[in-house]
Amino acid sequence: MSHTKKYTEVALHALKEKGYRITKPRRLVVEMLNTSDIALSAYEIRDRLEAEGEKVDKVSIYRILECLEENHLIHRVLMTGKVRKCQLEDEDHCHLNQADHCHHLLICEQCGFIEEVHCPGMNRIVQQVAEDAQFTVKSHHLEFLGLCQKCNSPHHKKTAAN
Amino acid sequence: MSHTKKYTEVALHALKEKGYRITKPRRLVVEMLNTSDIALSAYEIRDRLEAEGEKVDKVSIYRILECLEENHLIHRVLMTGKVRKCQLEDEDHCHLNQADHCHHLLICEQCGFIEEVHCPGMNRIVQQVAEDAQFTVKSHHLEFLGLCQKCNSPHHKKTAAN
DNA sequence: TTTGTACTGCAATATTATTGCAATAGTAAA
DNA sequence: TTTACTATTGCAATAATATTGCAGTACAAA
Ligand SMILES: [Mn+2]
Ligand SMILES: [Mn+2]
Ligand SMILES: [Zn+2]
Ligand SMILES: [Zn+2]
Repeated sequence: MSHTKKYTEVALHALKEKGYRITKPRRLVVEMLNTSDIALSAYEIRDRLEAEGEKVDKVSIYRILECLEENHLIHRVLMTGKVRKCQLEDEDHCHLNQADHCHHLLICEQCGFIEEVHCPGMNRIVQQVAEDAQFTVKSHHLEFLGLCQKCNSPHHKKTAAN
Repeated sequence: MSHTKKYTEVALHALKEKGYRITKPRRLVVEMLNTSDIALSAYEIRDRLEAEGEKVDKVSIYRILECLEENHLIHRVLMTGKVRKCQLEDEDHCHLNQADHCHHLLICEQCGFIEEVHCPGMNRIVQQVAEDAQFTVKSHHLEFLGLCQKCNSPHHKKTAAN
């Protein structure tokens, strides 16, 4: 849940250790995320800072978020976003007549090829997680990023996706 | 991988069964997705159709995708999109000094609260999936959507997220 | 303090998504 | 077939999100 106040310092210090500078905009963004109970978009961060009388340009916020993400200090929340890349459901394990609509995708970061897979162990994980966290799970989404068989083979040259 | 040509008809027929009309724009979008090896954005679909001499307005494409998604005929690919909602890494299982940066999130669709969880069984699933599909997994991202303990309780009134 | 440069802010532009409303075209019934 | 109903589309306007180049600023080390 809520982070300790010191966590801002821990995060900023982690950046400094890696050679980054501790700047006022970076401090403000980390503090803002540290304070918030919910995930925030770049513009939400900017607006909230502005409401506190602090002005940080949106471009800077984008660059700061990128930096924080690269250094594993923040993560993105995907399911609640709105940009969409769509694909037909897999014909084989077609969802048409199923009650559960699970989406487990293997995504090749090289050629963009996407394969839908079954994850037999997921049901158990869902139940476990729900029980541990007292959380009612309505749906889930799992994606793997990596290299498909083709792109993995050493003799395969780069593809211009599709 | 590639879908059969008839799959377009199967999908459109499934819509009709539910009372939707089979229109030319809907047919074109489904055919386009059916043809493509990779996931496409709304604008990519429009541009590709236009290159084939077919004109479908972007707004229509958005509405068609929404319809297809609601009826489980397509799914979204999330990891390759760019809209971002960000959150600080959890302080407890902090990623700072870890080699693996897993992101397993419980997201409350009511209040927006997000909890990061460990999924002990995931490693096995990753290995299994990678082996079955001959896929090199570099990272993965798992999200659960549902209700947190608070929002789940009957006496809890709706929250205006944060 | 001084100095090098990492970083920020601004301006311009690109990409992605939504809303209201009038016109169109699928569908079922006549 | 034709008619009539209305689901669906297209257009126009606007909102929301993201990226690029460059000049100026401020952080951090000497
Ligand atoms: Mn699916
Ligand atoms: Mn995480
Ligand atoms: Zn590939
Ligand atoms: Zn909640």
